[in-house]
Amino acid sequence: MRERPIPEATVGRLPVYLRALVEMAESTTATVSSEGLAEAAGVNSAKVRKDLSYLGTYGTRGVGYDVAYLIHQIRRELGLTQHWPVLIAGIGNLGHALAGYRGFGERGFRVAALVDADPKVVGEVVGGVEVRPMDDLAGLVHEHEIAIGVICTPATAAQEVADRMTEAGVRSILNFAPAVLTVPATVSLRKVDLSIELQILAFYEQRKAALQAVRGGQAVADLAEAR
Amino acid sequence: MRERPIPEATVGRLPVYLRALVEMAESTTATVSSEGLAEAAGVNSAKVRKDLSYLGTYGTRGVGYDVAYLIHQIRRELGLTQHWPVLIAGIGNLGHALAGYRGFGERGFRVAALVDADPKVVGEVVGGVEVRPMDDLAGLVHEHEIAIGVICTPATAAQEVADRMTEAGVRSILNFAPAVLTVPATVSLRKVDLSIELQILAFYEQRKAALQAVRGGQAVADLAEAR
DNA sequence: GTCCGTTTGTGAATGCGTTCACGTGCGAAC
DNA sequence: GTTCGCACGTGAACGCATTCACAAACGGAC
Repeated sequence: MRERPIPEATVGRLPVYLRALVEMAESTTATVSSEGLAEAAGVNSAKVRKDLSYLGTYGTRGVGYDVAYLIHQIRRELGLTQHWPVLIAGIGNLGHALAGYRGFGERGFRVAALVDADPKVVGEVVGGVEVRPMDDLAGLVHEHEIAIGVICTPATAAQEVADRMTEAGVRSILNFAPAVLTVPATVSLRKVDLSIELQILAFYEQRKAALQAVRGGQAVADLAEAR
Repeated sequence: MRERPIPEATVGRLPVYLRALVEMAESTTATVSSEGLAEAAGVNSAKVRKDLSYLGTYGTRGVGYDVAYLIHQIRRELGLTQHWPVLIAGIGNLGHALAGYRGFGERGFRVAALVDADPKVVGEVVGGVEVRPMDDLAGLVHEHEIAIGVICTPATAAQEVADRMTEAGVRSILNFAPAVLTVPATVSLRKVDLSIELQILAFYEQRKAALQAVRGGQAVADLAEAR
């Protein structure tokens, strides 16, 4: 059962489990059942058990999982036992926010370098790190042995920044710019688009409104059903 | 074929198509094939065709899709023909960034109200909107007829803010706080966790490193295969 | 009006992820 | 040492999403 590849969907939930487990460890919870973890993570217990079974056989039947041990195993699997230096490109509103985000440091990530194309921003110190010009990108990547880059530039600049990053040896990119990026197959790319999330909400919101309208029109029929 | 429910996965891609189409419309592209749109959106053409087929039969065989008309149809389906007032709770680093994010306005969302629990932040004006105390939340929701709320508070405050929002009548919530929220079934909830994305990248990054190590160890075997 | 190249729309096949349901094994109690 | 109840681990069933592959249909050329 070891050495199965871990499904993408599971990888996406491991950080959620980890967060819940760390909270449990901070209170005085030594052991947790799949049911308990499921509730804390907002999923169902079968999913928890199947997800964790990909990591190995870490539970004890009749008891549950040892919280501290499971934290360790998930950290190890996610590669959070080492510290990852991160470079952020584009220090606008969002870049500022990310550079100062405490959640990164708590989870093994360190904002090691900041770059921006705008001379007015260069030189500013954010979260204890000085913003450097875009041309320093490759040098910074080598100097700090950076494997992960974050793009917070405007959409128009995003592809060029991604190219610079991959050329400099960055192997994983997190893209916040609203643009489709092309990178070599060896580079991992994930994207977060803030406005897309809102648009998805708007879709379901509108649908709910439409449903209400239909229901309103059918009020008489509904009443006839006496419910 | 009309009135099929639109799959969730498709809803998630419609904003991407929309963005690509708007860019095309700004240049002088009147018509686009599924192949062309697929490239611009970073997916394959079969997916584009199937996705668009859920909206209706808007393409022309042998020609493709009319860009302007398709933009209109996707906007209509996503509910972007109307303007959505949005409330943001928690005006820290990230809240600031979102309040000033231009991408929202461009896509039919208007930051109508800001609230924060910290008296030091209350009164500040961000993006032309004054930050109000948390107790004004319900009043602001009614005043501006707000259906969509965004949570950027620390994790500890997130559930209480979500409760206030739902009580006030907010029907969709976008949660940036690293916490699992519970809301009534009638309320839509989506979440974005910035550090989770990085953790997923770290997982694949570590796996790549491990693979490299294995490959290195198997160098002789690989050479024997003469590839 | 007919033919031809192109591109859509969509059933069918495939693959992935979730859920179910139950055998298995462990700890605790006595 | 034996019994009992609990919770894990997992094969099987199910459902959703993606991909394939092709018939249908449109525009343009002549």
